[in-house]
Amino acid sequence: MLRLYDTLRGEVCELATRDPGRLSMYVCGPTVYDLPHLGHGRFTLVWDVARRWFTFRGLDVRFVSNITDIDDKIINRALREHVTESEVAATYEDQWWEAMGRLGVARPSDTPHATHYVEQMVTFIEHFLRDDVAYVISDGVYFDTSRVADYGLLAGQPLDSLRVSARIEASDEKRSPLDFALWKFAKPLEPAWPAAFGAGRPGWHTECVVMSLGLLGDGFDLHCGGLDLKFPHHENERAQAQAARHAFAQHWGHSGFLLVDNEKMSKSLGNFTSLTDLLARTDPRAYRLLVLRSHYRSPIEVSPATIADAERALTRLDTLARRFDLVISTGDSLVRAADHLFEGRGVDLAASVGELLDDDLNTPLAVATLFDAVSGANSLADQGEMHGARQLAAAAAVLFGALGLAVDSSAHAVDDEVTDLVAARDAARAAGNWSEADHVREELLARGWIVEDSTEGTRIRRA
RNA sequence: GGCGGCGUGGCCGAGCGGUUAGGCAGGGGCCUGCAAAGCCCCGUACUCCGGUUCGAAUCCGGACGCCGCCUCCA
Repeated sequence: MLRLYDTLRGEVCELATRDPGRLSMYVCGPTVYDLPHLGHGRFTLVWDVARRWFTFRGLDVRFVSNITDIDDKIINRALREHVTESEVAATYEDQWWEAMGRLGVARPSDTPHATHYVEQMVTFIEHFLRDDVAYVISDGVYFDTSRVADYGLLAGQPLDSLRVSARIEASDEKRSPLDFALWKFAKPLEPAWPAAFGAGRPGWHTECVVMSLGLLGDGFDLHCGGLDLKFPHHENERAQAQAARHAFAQHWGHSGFLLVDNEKMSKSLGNFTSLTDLLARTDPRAYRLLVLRSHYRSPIEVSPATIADAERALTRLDTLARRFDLVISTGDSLVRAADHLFEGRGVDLAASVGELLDDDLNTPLAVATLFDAVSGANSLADQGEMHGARQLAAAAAVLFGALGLAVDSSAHAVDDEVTDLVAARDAARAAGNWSEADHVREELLARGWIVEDSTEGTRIRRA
């Protein structure tokens, strides 16, 4: 049984599915107005891991994640750079997918774009106006939060305390400071869609509720995002669904924040802050491993030091892959348990790791268990028990692969010259000509290869 | 002010009443022609002060420190 923390209930509980064997999952995607940053990396990795694990366990997961391609920030950037809004959106959407690809985040099943759903949003808003759940003021159409009895449920705060603490604009025409824009009337030169209540563009909260319900239907299973979306974004989505009398997400998942080492990691200080930048200078698997080593609801420290730490840990997995000729690639391909055969010690490993991951995605303990298995496999192999060692190593690779972490011994192409040098060194060693062997080793090192001798043959790896 | 979270060995980061987390870094050893890799062993941590308990990093109370949300930020 899959269990996952539900923000609404405030506890870990069964992740029930509306349709047997099928999971419908919605993750709030990016507003494409700038390069993706490290925080985007964390939440996409977390929910990618979740999706992969659910799939591994045999669920048919429909994973919907939107692209918000119309928004104030996009408009501002377009104005500033004298280009169109759609050009800004297209540019940064490309950057988004580029980064996701490098991170190994599998493509969603559906990637709805807000601008393609405006008509449905307009209809949605018309219903609200008709039911007097929404009202029109000078700059747009607003949702009347007082019309939803349990508003504040996700936030975990009573409506009163929210109302008292919310900042109130002096000239605000809103009935309550908590009321939010469903629709913003277009100012001159701004992009606009027609609507009976006035041309304009949709508000962010309306986009996600319309697209998630539109694609996944009423009462879909799981709605996810970063913790900062809990309130007000998710609260507002929920409020609209309630007001529209649609059953909404049955389970809410929120991933924790990123600690940015206080002020250290900022653009102004020249440290990487964009995901694009990080991925350009490190092994993309390092960020995934870093994310996997902490719990998805805990805050994590992402810094050059912790990334470098993860990169070094990765070499341990790559060494295992070389030793046992393991090849588990990932990318868009999702691994299913049914497609792999676990044997002997591998069966036990898969069972314990599975139990951990089924319980609110305990990736840190699962990873610790897998690293134990790595030691175990090496240890067995050192003792000559290659059969058991292989079972363990192969299972570990499959399970890492299930989490989207590629363990691949064929990561580097070797050219003929290098192959010849390795052969020459082997010959020199066989002849006891150590100085010649060492000389060739130096030559290989100069070309970026480290030589490792073993009873199972000579191997080389990238320095 | 309201709500919530956190303080663990050199670093990252699990644990959530009693047993080795794990990784990285460091030290010692084995293996190796020498290396590399691997294996074995080691540091013996839990912000502080009380309390509950046979027993607490884990539960309760308090103090101090840090952080998040309450603003269309993942």
